[in-house]
Amino acid sequence: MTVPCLAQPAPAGDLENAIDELRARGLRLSASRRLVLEALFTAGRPATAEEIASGMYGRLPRCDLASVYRNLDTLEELGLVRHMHLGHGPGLYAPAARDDEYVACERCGRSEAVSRDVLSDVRAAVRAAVGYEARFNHFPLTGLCPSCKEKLDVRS
Amino acid sequence: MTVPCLAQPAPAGDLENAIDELRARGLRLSASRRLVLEALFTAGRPATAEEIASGMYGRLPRCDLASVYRNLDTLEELGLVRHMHLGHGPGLYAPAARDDEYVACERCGRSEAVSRDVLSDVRAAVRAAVGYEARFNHFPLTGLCPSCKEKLDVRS
DNA sequence: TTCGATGCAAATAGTTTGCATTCTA
DNA sequence: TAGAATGCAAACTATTTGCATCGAA
Repeated sequence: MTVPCLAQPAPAGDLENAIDELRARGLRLSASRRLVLEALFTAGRPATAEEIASGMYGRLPRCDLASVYRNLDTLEELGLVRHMHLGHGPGLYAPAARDDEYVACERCGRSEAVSRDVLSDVRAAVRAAVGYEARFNHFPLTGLCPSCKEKLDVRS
Repeated sequence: MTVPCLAQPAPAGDLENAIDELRARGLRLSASRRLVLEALFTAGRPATAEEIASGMYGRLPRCDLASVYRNLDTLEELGLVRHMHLGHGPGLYAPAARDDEYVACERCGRSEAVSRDVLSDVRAAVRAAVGYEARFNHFPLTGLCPSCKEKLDVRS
């Protein structure tokens, strides 16, 4: 599982805003909860629960994996965080503010983030074909990336 | 996880063809391997490994779950079977001949099979937008189904 | 009679839950 | 100081693997 490339670290104020929001809802800011937020808001890319719990490759203190999952759940309920499943492997978590969508290659496993408007014609085609409102921010749009497509010389 | 609705039991000859193919490749037809094939070719819808191992709700004898997974792998390598992931939950297996694609609703969890040509405009739009060759037979096209979309009165 | 396939048990990955303890508000 | 949140251990779901035994060709 490769990681999407478009995302960047959240603006500095976003972490503070998230903390305010948390307090406004009557929730406490514990050490591990702050850690989860810091990890997500400074990562610049979606992260796994395991990465967060193990300290983001030395950048942050480590903390318990179960607490990380519990906090991710809580923060997602508050609308501060969201998660996605890009192929097999563990779920990935990111600040909710980034509403990028994802495209993933089934063959090489790579995935990339694209901003929502890039796929508006796709959404329109889906609406016309099956009446669904397509969303690619939780599960990606899957297929063969241009390079794998070429290698396989695929039927269109 | 609801199950797609378009698929029907495979034509009667298909099971025999699969068995012939298996023998032609030098593989043996053991009791549990036959069972896996029978389960898939008569189910009329994608089935989980667990459903197959536990005897398809009484319709067939039960057999070991590990053997089922091993056989599904083998049969998939032979190109006789394929599997898909429609949302969370266990993988689903079906005869490879059915190359339907899938559309799944993120909100209500329901998924449906659609034949490949229904989504050709969608594939074209994806090609134009991101250069990928979209495929929805392993991971589904996800979004909100018409009924959930209406309930949420969603931004398009 | 061989070696492919099995059944059982144990391991694995990802995630969730129970519970006594800690610490924020 | 109440009760929210923690850390640790155990449970859980989906899947894979090791290994001695069995059975199809």
